[in-house]
Amino acid sequence: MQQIGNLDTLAGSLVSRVRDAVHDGTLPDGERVNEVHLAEKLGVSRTPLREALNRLVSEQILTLRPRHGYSVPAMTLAGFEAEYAIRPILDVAALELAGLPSREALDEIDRLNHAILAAQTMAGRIDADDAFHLKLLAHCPNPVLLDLIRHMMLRTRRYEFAYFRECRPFLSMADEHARIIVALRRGDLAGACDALRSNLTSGLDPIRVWLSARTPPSQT
Amino acid sequence: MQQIGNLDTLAGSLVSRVRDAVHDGTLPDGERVNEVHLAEKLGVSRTPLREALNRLVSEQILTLRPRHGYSVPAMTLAGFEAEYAIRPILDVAALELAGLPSREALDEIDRLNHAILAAQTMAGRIDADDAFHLKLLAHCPNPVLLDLIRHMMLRTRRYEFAYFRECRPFLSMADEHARIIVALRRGDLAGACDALRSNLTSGLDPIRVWLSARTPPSQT
DNA sequence: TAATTTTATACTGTATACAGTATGCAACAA
DNA sequence: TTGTTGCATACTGTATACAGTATAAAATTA
Repeated sequence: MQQIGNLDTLAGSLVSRVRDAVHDGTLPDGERVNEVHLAEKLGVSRTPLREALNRLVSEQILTLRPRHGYSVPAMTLAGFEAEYAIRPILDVAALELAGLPSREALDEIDRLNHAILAAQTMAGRIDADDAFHLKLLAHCPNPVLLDLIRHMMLRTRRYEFAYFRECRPFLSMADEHARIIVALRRGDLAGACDALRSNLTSGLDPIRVWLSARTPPSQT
Repeated sequence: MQQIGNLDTLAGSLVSRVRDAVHDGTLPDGERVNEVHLAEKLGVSRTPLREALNRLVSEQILTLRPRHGYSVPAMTLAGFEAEYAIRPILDVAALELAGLPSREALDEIDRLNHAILAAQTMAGRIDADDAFHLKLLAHCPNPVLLDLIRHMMLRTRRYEFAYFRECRPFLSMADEHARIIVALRRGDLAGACDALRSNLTSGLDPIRVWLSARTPPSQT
C-alpha cells in the first residue's frame, strides 16, 4: 500500500517481482503459489519470499488460507466491479481537494496524456495512464488518499494486463482524458470531476465485456 | 485490511496481539520495535512475529526502515487529519450505495447506538462505535469498499485510544448518530449522508485539540 | 575540550532444519 | 462399481543458526 518499491532488501525486491508475476500472468489467477518451487525459481530461500508473499496478501494481490498456502485470487466480473468502483470515489474526492492545477501543471498533464499514445508496450501504456492520473491529483494535500489510490492502481492492474494481452488496447482513453483537461482549462472543476468519474467507470466497459465472456479459472 | 483476525495460525494471532499493543500504547508511538525482546515477551520465535509485523506494515500500523527495523509511527495532527479525512469519503459513498435501511435494520442500528453509552471500557465504546457504523453500511453491495472502511477503522483507532486514555470520553457521539437515524427514518438519504459526514469530521474536534496541545514523541 | 576514529555490541536479514497438517492415491469393503 | 479408510508424500508453519550492518561507547588525536 505504501513503501511500494523497497528494492533495498531482498524481501522488498521480491514484492515487486512477485507482484509483476501476478500482473503479467506468470502466476496465473485462480492458482496456488508453491513456496518451494517459486523460491527455487527465483533463486532465494523461503524466508524472504514468504515475507514478500505476506505483504502481497495485505495488498490484496494474494490470498492466504491457513495451512493451505497462498493463491492468486481468480479474476471475476464481480471482483472487477467492486475494485474499480473505488477509484471514482477516491479520485474525484482527491481532485476536489487538489483544486484547479496551475497552467504549467496542466501542460505537464497534457504531455503525459500524449505519452500514453506514444507508449509501445502495454505495460508502458498502463504506467503512462497511472502517471497521468497521479499528476492530475498531484496537488491533493492528503497523502493517505493518494496512497490509497496508488494501492488500488496496483490491485486492479492485473485486469488491464489480462485484457490487453488478449484484446486490442482502447485508445479512447486519451480522448476521455482530453475532456478532463478541457474542463480544467476553462476553470470548471466540477465538470472535470464529472469527466474523471466517467473515465474511471464507463471507460472500462470493454474489459467488462471481455470478463463476462471469459470462462473463469477453477478456484483451487 | 482483510483477514482481519486469523487466529488460526500463530502469526495470525500475533497480528491482533501486536495491533492491540499499538492501540493501547503498550508499544508507544514514535518508538522502535525490538523483534527479539518482543518475541521473548510474547513467548514466540522471531519468524512468526516478523510475519505479523510485516502484515502490520502493509496495514500502515507500523513502518519499516531497511536494516533499522519496525517502528510505531508518531501520532501527529497532520497524520490524524489525513487519516480521518478518508472515512467521510468512504462512508458517505457506502451509505449512498447501501440506500435506506429496512425498518428492522434501523431498529438494530438504533440499538447499537444505545449500546455505545452502555459500554463500560473505552475499548468497548470504540468497538460499539465501529459496530454502529458498519451496521449502518451493512447493505452496501461493494465488499471492497467495506474492507477499506474496516481498514481505516483499525488504522485510526490508536488516536481514539490515546485520547480517551487521558481525557473524558465525549458522548455527543450518540447524539450525532441519532441525527443520522432520524434522517433515515424519514427516508432522507441525503440528509443522513450529511449527518454522517459531520459525525465523521467535526465530531472529532476534541481529539484535534488534544493532539495539537500534546508534545509529539521524538521520532527515532 | 572537541572532534574523529576505532571497536564492541546489538539487532536485522537470510538460510536452513524440523514438525505438523493437508492432499491425493491406493487398498479395501459394501 | 462406488464409497471409505489408511498411508505416503508434499507443503506449510515455526524455530533456530549465522552473517552482515547499524549503533553507541571508548579511545585517540588535534
